[in-house]
Amino acid sequence: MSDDKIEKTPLVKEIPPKARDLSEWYQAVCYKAELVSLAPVRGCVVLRPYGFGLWERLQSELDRRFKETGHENAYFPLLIPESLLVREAEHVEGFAPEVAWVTEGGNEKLTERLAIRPTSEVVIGVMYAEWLQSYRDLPILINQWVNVMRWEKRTRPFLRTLEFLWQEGHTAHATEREAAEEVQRMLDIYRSVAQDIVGVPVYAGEKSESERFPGANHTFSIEALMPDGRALQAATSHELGQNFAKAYDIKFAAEDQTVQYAWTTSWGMSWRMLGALIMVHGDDRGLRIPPKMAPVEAVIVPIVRAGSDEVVAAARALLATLKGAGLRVKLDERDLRPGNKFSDWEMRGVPLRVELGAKDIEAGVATLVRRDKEKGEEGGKLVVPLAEVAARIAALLEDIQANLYREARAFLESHTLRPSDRSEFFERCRERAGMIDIPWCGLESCEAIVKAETSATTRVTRPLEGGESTCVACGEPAAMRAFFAQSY
RNA sequence: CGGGAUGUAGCUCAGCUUGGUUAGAGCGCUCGCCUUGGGCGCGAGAGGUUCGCAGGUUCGAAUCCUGUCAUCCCGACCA
Repeated sequence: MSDDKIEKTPLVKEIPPKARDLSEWYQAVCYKAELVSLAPVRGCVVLRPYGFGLWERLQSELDRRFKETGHENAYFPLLIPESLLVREAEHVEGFAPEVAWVTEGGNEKLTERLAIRPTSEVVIGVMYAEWLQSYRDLPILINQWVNVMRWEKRTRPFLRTLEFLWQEGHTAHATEREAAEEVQRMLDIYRSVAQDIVGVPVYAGEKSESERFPGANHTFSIEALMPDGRALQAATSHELGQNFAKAYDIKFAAEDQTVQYAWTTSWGMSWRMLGALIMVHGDDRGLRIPPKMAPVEAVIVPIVRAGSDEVVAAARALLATLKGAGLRVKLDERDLRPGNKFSDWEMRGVPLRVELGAKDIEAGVATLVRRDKEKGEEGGKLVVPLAEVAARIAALLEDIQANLYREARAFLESHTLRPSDRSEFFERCRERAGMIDIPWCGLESCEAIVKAETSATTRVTRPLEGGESTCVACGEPAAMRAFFAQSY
């Protein structure tokens, strides 16, 4: 059959072209690849096994790094008494519109409302106050893997749902400097997991005042760029100063015999990161999962002929070999035609397909097909001696990981623009051209004007590079560089 | 929360304007045959407690009216 015919066949009929409507494509992929299902509750999703597999990959990569940097996991309650929540004024005010409340228990009205945690600074802070006595108790380095709830107006799978999964780290330190270092350390971990594991290139930096976490002195984040030119905040890390310490009485006896308030931090990454993975890497055939994130790194599809068990036997033997080599492999023995299986696993984004048929066995080979390459693309399909399959797969997975990142990086870079005059800047912001990088004054009023006229806001800021003198948006003296973009 | 749209089989949808016998199609699913190197090989079959839910109009409602819930798009909001 000709390549021409293959081109014209709809590859995955359930999924519309990505470029036509990203939102429609995104939802189709989320549902058809069985990552999530809509739940019978408004704005909530069920994370299905395959989606949970992605989450587990992310979890294990992050968790390992948290442990390596001295953090321990713990668990704090879901409910927060209102009287505790209101103690940090800025914090409550910031979260008020998104908090869900429990007002009844059993058949009785509660005397005090209980907030379902939108984040846990409060409960954790209260406990830290109880546990912390001496500078010898510091630092406190705790993380928890939990669900949180925020009553959002508009929801989308992974990107924004009422209930979502995340991890939140909460630490307390003796000095501002240590707390600041912690915040940067965790931001670095987020950046490296996003880029090296999830394959999503990001810009890291500090949030502007208006984008800051309620109750924080400094908020840092990593920001990724989606194919439609909107930015996605993928993780945050906050310096909370002594704000929460003062509100919740987190203090200790210092070495110099004075009583001091601790310096606290918090940092989090949610399953939203998976939304970025889906949008950044996916194509018209569905998901493309970077190998390090893939619940299944390679799938073996046996090409079975009638009355021949030897192909099945060989496939099973290969499965055992590959598993033995430490690979996450699956053998697809479903009673479907091979083409069907091909498209199915492609839609699910499995990085490598191993085809094994009678001809291969006779020749002592297996056929490997990469998900990151187009059909017919150079290097997309390889015939490899059976004895070398495990080694070749390992190498190919690395190459696929690098290739997906390279593609995403090229997109980010080609969509990072540096307009030099005001009208061009506004135009680029309006048309969602990408990350619009300018010298910026840092003034809230300037940001508000840009937002009102273009819906773009600052994503992250960083120090000036030298040489810039004025803000491209308003002409005031430049104080920093900032990426502007419309965001999710 | 404002503006717009949509809810009929597991999925995608037709039927609704001009109410009226047993509510349809394709895909999927099940069973058999075929035997599988890129998706629609052949045949048979099941599946809607009756059209999101609740009221109303009517002799009669998937179809008209009201309300409600949910989803999608645009906007506002969004640690």
